[in-house]
Amino acid sequence: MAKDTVTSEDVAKLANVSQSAVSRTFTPGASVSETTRERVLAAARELGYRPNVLARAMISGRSQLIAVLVAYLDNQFYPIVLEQLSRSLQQHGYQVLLFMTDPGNQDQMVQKMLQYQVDGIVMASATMSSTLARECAQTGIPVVLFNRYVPALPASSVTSDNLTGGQLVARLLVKAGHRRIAFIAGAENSSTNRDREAGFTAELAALGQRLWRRGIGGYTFEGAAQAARDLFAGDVGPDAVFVANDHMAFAAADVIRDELGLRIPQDVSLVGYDDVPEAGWGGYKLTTVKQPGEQMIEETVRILVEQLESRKVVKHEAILPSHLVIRSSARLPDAETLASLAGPGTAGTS
Amino acid sequence: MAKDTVTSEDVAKLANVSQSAVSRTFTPGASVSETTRERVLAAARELGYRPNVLARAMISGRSQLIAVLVAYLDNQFYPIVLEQLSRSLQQHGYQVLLFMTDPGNQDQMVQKMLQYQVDGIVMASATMSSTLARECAQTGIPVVLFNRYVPALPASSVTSDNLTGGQLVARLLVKAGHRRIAFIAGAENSSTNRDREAGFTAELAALGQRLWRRGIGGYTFEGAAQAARDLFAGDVGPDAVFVANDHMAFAAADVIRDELGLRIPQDVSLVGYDDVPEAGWGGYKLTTVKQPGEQMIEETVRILVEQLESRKVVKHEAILPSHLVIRSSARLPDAETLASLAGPGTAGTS
DNA sequence: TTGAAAGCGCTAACAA
DNA sequence: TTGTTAGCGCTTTCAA
Repeated sequence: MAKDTVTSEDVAKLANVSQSAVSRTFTPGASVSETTRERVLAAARELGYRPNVLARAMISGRSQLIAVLVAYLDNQFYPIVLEQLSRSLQQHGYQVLLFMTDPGNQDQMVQKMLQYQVDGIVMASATMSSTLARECAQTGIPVVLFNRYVPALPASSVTSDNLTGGQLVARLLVKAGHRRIAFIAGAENSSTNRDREAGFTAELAALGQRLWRRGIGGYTFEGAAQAARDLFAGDVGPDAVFVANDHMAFAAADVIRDELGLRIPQDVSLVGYDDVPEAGWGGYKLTTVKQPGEQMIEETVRILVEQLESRKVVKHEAILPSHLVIRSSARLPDAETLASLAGPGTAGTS
Repeated sequence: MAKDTVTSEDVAKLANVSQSAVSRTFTPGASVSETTRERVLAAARELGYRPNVLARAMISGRSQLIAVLVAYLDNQFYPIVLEQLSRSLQQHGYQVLLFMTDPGNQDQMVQKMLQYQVDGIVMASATMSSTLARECAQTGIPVVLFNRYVPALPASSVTSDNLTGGQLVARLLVKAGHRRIAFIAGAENSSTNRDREAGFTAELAALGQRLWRRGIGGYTFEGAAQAARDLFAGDVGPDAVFVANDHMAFAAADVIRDELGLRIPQDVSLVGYDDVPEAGWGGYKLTTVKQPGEQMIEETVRILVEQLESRKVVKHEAILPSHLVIRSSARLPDAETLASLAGPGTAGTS
């Protein structure tokens, strides 16, 4: 950034045109004659000119920057989402400005984002205070909560149908004959956990059962491992465990098999949520509920781009369907029930 | 970004000071009296003023943006690196501008980065043409190749000692009595694969053995699975497989156990590289070589920040030590040999 | 289609 | 310590 700085003026001089002509050449849809256009392009190439996006952003008010907030990247669901999101946004001419949130500094973070004049915000695996959301809304920046849902917030949200997902798991487990069904919760204040658990317990109740025991994993690997230990601490343990996401389910599996010496699914059934790649790996073969990550990303980008182009922020709420992915970590009910639970393409993807 | 736009001038007016006074208040280390400072801060708070980083960047020539290029995020090594890198950079006042590279559009990508006036570049799991590297060097932007090493490039690099890592694995396998040792390579043109393989085969030779068979996984899960199948295709398969990274080793493990019905390590020893979290999980308990990710990040940030602050770009080359992590996917040699191979803290971390 | 001119919001000399 | 004055590199009226 030292002395190189080739500006549009340098190009203009070399091409013998006005500086505006250079600007127009690099502005899609501006009116330039083919001749000047070529002259400018030639000069630009010769000098190695690169338009300064920051300068453009200042005047046009569009930075082409999308802030993406993520709380952690160790649960594989999020890296994959981040990769797809980033690629898709790039395709639309936007770049991802990454923010790793700390539980404490959310407010600071949002200030930073706004300072960078980001055109839009995606909040994945991160909570946002209503004050902050309101602040964003005020500045007219579209916000999409990814995999989060907060009715009171003036922000769009894209989620999958966690309620139904939870229900499906309940039905699967009950119909397979389980009678001591436990649940390991994620973060208590997250909408994902709330909905998955609500659907799960509601369906349990509908089928005449109650949750046999409940642990809290907080969506962390270690938290889930401890929760699993606690769940099995008494004389008799659960015969099935539903874990609020795959990442925690792996921890539970390790405890159940390696520490407790129990077999999955012969001694205890295990079901996760998300369908991250590892769930399909041979080490776990986890029966789980698939969140349609790709569709969720597509929807997120659609909402964002639409609002960016129309310059109108409207609250959207997309809830995409999720379905069971049957592998071999949970005992199966009879074929008929199984078929009724099966979503599209439920056949054990690996 | 619509009408909100509270500028420093608005704040100045309200605080009854000059616009420069406002600027100074928000510039660390500028000279402002305590009185004006407070007046400005109060006015700023009242109006909800946020300095425009872009405008600042334009004049100061420092965007506080670091471009991070990554090719994929499905190998857990990279998300974790990205998370730490981002956090560390944030702490130093920089933000990560994320670029997901496609094999084809590397050039475009670098153009984009330069257009955004990034202050520095980190290339992780991505190759860079020498032309591009030179272009960056010319503009005076520090570039750090993370986990890549290209001698000819005018870019710093941070790697771990892959040569020694490969050697350690060879010694472990040979000393454990293996005689049909195979290798599954990553990307042929990557320095990581080259060094790991070079160290491996060199040590094999030193111990009087040759590579029994070789496959190519290209650092992808599916590629590695296929390579594993091919490796075991004949009448007699390998009795040990060294895989160029953990991510591929999991694929190999699945093929070996689930498709071939062999036991690890009783029938075949398996060793990976990286020590990603999943390697410690119960489903794999993978013996592997640990890359010191955290130290590598620290070093990367150190190099970057130092060059940014001194405004002098110098080529640095850091090679950090790696060591074996013994778990249970590979047969063990006698205790004495094992002890000699053991790096610091080799005790099976889980 | 083109050029001149007026800024976008800010920092950084320079005087005062 | 302060205010004044130039711009940073670009887009965008407005005339020509």
